[in-house]
Amino acid sequence: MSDLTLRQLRYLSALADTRHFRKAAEREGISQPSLSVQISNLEETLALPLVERGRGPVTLTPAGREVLLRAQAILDDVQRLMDVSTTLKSGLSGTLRLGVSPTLGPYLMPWVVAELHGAYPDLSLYIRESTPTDLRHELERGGHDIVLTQLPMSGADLTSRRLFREPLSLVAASDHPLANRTQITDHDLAGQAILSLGPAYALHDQIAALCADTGAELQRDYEGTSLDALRQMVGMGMGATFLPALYIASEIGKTDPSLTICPMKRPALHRSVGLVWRKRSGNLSAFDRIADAITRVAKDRFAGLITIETR
Amino acid sequence: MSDLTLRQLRYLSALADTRHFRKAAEREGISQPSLSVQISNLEETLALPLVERGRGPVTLTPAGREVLLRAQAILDDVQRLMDVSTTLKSGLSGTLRLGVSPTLGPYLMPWVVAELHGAYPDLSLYIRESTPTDLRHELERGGHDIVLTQLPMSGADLTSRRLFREPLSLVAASDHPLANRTQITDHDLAGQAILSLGPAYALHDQIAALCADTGAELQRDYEGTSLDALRQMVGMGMGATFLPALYIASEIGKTDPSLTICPMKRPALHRSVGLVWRKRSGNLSAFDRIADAITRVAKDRFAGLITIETR
DNA sequence: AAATTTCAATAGCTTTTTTCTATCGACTAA
DNA sequence: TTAGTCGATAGAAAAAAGCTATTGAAATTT
Repeated sequence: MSDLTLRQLRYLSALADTRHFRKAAEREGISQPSLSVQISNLEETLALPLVERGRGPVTLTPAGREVLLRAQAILDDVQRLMDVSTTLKSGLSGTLRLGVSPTLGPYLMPWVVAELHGAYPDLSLYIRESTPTDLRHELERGGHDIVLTQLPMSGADLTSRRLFREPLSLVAASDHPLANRTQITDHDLAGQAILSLGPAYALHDQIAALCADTGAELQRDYEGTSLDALRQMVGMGMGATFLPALYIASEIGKTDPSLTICPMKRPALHRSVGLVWRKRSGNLSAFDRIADAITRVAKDRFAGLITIETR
Repeated sequence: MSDLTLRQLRYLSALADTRHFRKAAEREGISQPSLSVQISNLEETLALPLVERGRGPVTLTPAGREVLLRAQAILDDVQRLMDVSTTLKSGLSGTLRLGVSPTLGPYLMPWVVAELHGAYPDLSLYIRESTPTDLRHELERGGHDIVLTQLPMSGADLTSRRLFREPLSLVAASDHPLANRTQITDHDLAGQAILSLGPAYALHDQIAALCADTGAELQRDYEGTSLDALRQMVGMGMGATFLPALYIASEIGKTDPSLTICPMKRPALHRSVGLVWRKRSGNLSAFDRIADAITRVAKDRFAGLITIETR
């Protein structure tokens, strides 16, 4: 005894509509015997008589009606599945699992979510924050579709697109020795205590490199777990740090009296922010459009703060 | 490009569960290439990439997840359809379309519905009243599954089962000449005006036959459209009539002063009540159980009034 | 009553679909 | 480099679905 097939359900539905084997077969574009066979296969599979044969219009048994009802619901769902695939082709519907670094998410995502929601109402976002290291693991494992983070993000089979460059500014407590200088040189940094996020963050590597470069002392014993924690530590005089422009704009602003943003002489320090996804994941155009949306937001909201990458 | 099949959806589901082509194939009891082919057929049908191939566990694309979600819903529905077929085999679930004569329905069905509902909670009833003539047409057309009416109901391909015999009593207005007789003979009926339902009712034929037999005059110009109408006409002195016991018990009782139930000398007049269905309709055991339920009700509620048919 | 028509089932054969085995090519791990 | 894993591909075999032709049963017409 064979399995139940959609074909059988389709034929049953046609038969119920036409109440006539030959007409149903015609409507389905097959011969009458083929339809007869499929209907009796279905009856055999369910071990139930579904139609009363005989002269006059075919009649469904009570069981047949019940089966028909469910069959039509199933066929409708299948039709909807096929319909929705058209929408899915655009790649901007369904659920997109987006991972984002905590150094970006809170300051950028609110705008991005609004933008994407407006532009692609069928797209629902599932957003999770993790450290860049975890983001990379999750991305490779398939737990995220796409990741927004500081670049570079290394990894086999990963592709990235740079979106913008964001200045990093030296921030110190207002009573910090560096806070009063009109311009800070590399030499000024030598020996200074510099705070940083943990090594799971790309920002850490960048700051560490700079410290090695200038002779500043990276405080390995107090690694922040968030930019906010870092700001608190700086405020308490534990050292200076480098904070990204979006964070400063969002959480410190120009008027925080306890913290000072120190002007640097060296060519401005930047970090690159971009989207990363698996090479194989396919929906390139979709991801490009996500990237465009984020770029749009960045341009509209933070035009003066950051440098948009051109493609 | 082929159609979408349940098989493809099943395989997709297995693949999503195992995240591995070979294991999914094993779980489905087929070879790995067969599964590969079916998955790519599905992708081709939907014109969508659904899975990311590559080393490490297979990952669904966002579109793939959306498709999977719907696929699983569909597969669940199919499974439920197969499950329900087990219940449907008993014949006492789903919807049973029951036609009933207006001379029986209001006085019997309330109890029957309660009984059936209690005994077969999965069975829902769709009950419609029509004249026996219409009932027969609808039954033959397939509009009803089963009909409860006065017998006989003729018709090719119809089978019936007698349930009980119900006495018919002569009813007249209390000021009617016949009302005071201690016992009515056939001779007393000669020339009396007798009212009846329309010829669409089996009761009509029976009363008409009795009139021809005894010389009573059937009033063809005032045919009632319901037993209640008939009772009103009798109450207004337009003539006498024969009413079935269940109706009398339900609507007249022993204490209605304006109407008199006249004792007849001739062997008690009865009508037969039973169930009728199409020979081909199959679910014999189901209909037998319906019949049993009605008999049970009749026995419990109207034991003294009627005569239960033994099988 | 016999002949004709209608309708679905059946039989036998053909086409299409599904599956299998075997193998390939890409990649990983030793 | 070698062996092993994984999914895709090729070609043949098996299964399913379809077709034509015919049968059998019932209904209608002659």
